[in-house]
Amino acid sequence: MRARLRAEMTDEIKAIARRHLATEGANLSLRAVARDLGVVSSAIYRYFPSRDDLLTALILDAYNALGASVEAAEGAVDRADFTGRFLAVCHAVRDWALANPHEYALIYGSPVPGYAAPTETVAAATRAVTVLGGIFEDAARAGLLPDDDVLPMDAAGEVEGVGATIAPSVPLGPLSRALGSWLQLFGFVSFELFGQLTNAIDVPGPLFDHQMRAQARYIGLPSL
Amino acid sequence: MRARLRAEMTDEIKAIARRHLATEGANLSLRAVARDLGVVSSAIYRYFPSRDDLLTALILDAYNALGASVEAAEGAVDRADFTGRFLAVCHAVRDWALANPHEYALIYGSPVPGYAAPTETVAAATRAVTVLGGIFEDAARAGLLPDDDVLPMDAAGEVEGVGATIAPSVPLGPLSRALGSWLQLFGFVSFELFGQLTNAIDVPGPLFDHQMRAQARYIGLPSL
DNA sequence: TGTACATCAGTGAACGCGCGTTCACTGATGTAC
DNA sequence: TGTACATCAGTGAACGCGCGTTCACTGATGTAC
Repeated sequence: MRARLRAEMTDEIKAIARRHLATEGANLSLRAVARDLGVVSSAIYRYFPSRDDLLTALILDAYNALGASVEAAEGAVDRADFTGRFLAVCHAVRDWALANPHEYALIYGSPVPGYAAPTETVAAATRAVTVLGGIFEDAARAGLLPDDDVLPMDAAGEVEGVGATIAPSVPLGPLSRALGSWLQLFGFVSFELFGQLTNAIDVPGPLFDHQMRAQARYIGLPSL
Repeated sequence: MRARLRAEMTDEIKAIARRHLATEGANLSLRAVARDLGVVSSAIYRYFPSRDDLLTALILDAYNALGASVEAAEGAVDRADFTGRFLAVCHAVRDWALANPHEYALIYGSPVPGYAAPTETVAAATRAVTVLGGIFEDAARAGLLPDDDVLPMDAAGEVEGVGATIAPSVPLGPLSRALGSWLQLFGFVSFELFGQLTNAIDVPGPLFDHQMRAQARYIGLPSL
């Protein structure tokens, strides 16, 4: 019973803190959270040993929410439809970011000054990109991604290192392009959310879709 | 004389404030700047009417510094070497960002909560991308970028709008890919600076160069 | 089933700090005659 | 060339506010016998 109440309280604190991200960004105020919770500020310390721990919890939750959302979207597509799976991932990222802009900013925006993310967050951060890797791994195993490019040695080593864990069967050419598409995806979403497209692109959705489709083709995925 | 001293003082305030971006990020403290300047905090108000105006000045300076750096790098390359010009722009952006990470974060990171950038900053923000547009405009005028793709109507409209001002002669296919490369460029640099490549890519430089070269080819620029 | 004790959530006061901005002021630097 | 006046940079005190964190405490909830 006490345990359940404790879990509920922890969740509520995080929910309120998430709401506060919108107005204060990453310089989250414990006292403001406590006020909204209707509790004295020192009470928060029963649940989080410090402000940074609360931030860490929010960051972990954000990575996991994005990861879960990407996994669900990709899992719902026919396994043989590689382009569909790729597009599902792209749209899941963008949709989640648009729905949770401040959490997106928390994990993909500028680092919070004076805050060092503990290593646990790194693992959670890989969840989404791991799904991407799985798509290309499957495609490569199906014989779809021939090695078609030769990378300079130092670049090749880095790409190989990335591929080793999430997509070991994918040749470096397509793998390097896949990595590029991941960067472009986040470049697009960050520009859109951080206001860099204002006065340039009014309705980014269709362009996003077109560019991701072009990426799928460029990497070498067959459209159904 | 008074005017010169005034200008020097303004520059010194901005220089100190820039240094403070490193430790405090965008929640810059006027009082801390005044302390470092060896002056009482209210003295700053002789030069900037408020904290937000100082921030605006820093943002403007950052956009202009990046713009100038890109212009200089691109201007030094043989006009006929389109790929070389493109790569010069890409590397100038990354090099400037690596040399001025906190100013980069200020303009391309998460928006400062409670701060609305005035319209003057939007103009300065286009300086760098205008150089990029110029390269493709020249290439198109030289007959190098055939229209090779058909975009969905709504996406086409947006791309056309972007091209109208900075690259009116470039067909939509290559123009859309050029835009994609711009997004990938900033996606790369943001990931690198914001720590998203840690534990994945140790030495990003060579991979960056390879990916940007691949983009040049993909867009349709001839290598010399 | 009832009592004694341990656990722990939340209180309220305090510490020591920082912040942006205003305002009346002093005193040096410039300008006009 | 010298004097009278205006301009303006910088001072110092104050206003009203917010913050993270600690600590001794009360009182309710759970546990063991």
